[in-house]
Amino acid sequence: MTNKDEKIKSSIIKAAENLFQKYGINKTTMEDIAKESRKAKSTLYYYFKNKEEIFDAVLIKEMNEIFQIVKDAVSVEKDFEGKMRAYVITDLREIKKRVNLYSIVKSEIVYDEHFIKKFRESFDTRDVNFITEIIEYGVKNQELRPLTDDEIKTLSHIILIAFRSIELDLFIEHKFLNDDEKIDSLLNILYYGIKK
Amino acid sequence: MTNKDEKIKSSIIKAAENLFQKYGINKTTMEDIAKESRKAKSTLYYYFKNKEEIFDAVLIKEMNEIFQIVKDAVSVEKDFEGKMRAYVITDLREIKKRVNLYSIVKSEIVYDEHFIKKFRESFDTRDVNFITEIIEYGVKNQELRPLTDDEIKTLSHIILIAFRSIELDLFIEHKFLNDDEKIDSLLNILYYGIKK
DNA sequence: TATCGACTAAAATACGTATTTAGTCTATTT
DNA sequence: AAATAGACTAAATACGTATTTTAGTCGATA
Repeated sequence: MTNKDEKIKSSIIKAAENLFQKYGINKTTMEDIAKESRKAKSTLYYYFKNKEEIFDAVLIKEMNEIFQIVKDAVSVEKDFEGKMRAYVITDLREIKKRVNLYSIVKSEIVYDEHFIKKFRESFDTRDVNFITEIIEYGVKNQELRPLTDDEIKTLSHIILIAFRSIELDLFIEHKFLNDDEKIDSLLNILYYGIKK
Repeated sequence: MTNKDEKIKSSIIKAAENLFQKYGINKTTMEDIAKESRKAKSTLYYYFKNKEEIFDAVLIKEMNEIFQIVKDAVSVEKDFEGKMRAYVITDLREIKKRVNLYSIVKSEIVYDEHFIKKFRESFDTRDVNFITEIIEYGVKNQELRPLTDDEIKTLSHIILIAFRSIELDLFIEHKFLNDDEKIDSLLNILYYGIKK
């Protein structure tokens, strides 16, 4: 039964989540995950191809949770400015939370080429599309001056890049742009730049 | 004589520069640098504290050269828009050149925490200040709407972050925003956002 | 089909040794 | 004294091998 399958899968993910938060990826063995989820180690391979796939599942789960929370916060707002502010503030807040929860994992992956590339590839497209939607909403709503599809595409990329790098700063060290005042300033510049 | 000192120092730097470009940091030994600059290995330590200081000197030299070229290109332009465009395009072009020259060094350091941190710290302040100058010029010149010191500071940070991340994309893989059209688009958004 | 225990192969770790290389110290030259 | 070099030391790297750990497989079984 696929439903039961999914339940066990997510119980394994939950177990791994706990262990990764406590001990990081490297010090968490498949044996550990097996014990925590009360299965034999070999059983884990019935549900997941390998350890990396389990980690990916944990990461995807967290990212999906963030995305859902951000989406909800954005949908509540009724204008472009509100939506954009909700997007940025909610996303940063949720990322911050996870960075604290996964501090060991963070130190294992921030400077790991493989993970960084995978991380970027998996989520960039989805996030760019989401930002595109917000901008298109603003244009349709006559809040923003008319923009060509190409302009919107470029703009979405730029906004994503800008926020990704703010997140990176947040990852590497708590440098600047972590307070709401500065986010407001950033949004202000953006808004009056593309306003009708 | 300090003048002669500087000459020998820069001849050592020049030698190291060549070797780093050919073989990278790790495969270039102090012995190699000594031979190339026709000194005994121990003599190098009369001029530099250690190998890292030699590498730093090479990096600083390259960065200063870029900064000078960018500064010159910017000073030629007579308005904010031109200065800003000159800044971005020249900086990216010069960085690209160096990335090709130092491709081995690049692969040794892109994912090295220590170097990345040092790199950021050394040059961020200077570059932020330079961007600040350009913005202040635009305000004084009545091209930009009046901005508070705090707004200018934040704005400079944001612009630097945005361009640093574009450079990073350029480092990691040639993704997007490497053609002039997109840079124009970015500058356009920025400009009409802070225009008077 | 879902689970497990036993198994294997591969990877990580440990360790002793040899070699290379960074960095120091002292003597000597200019 | 300022600058250089050669001899020296200590630290890092490389290497071979033995040992252990851990990821991942397989066949049995309920």
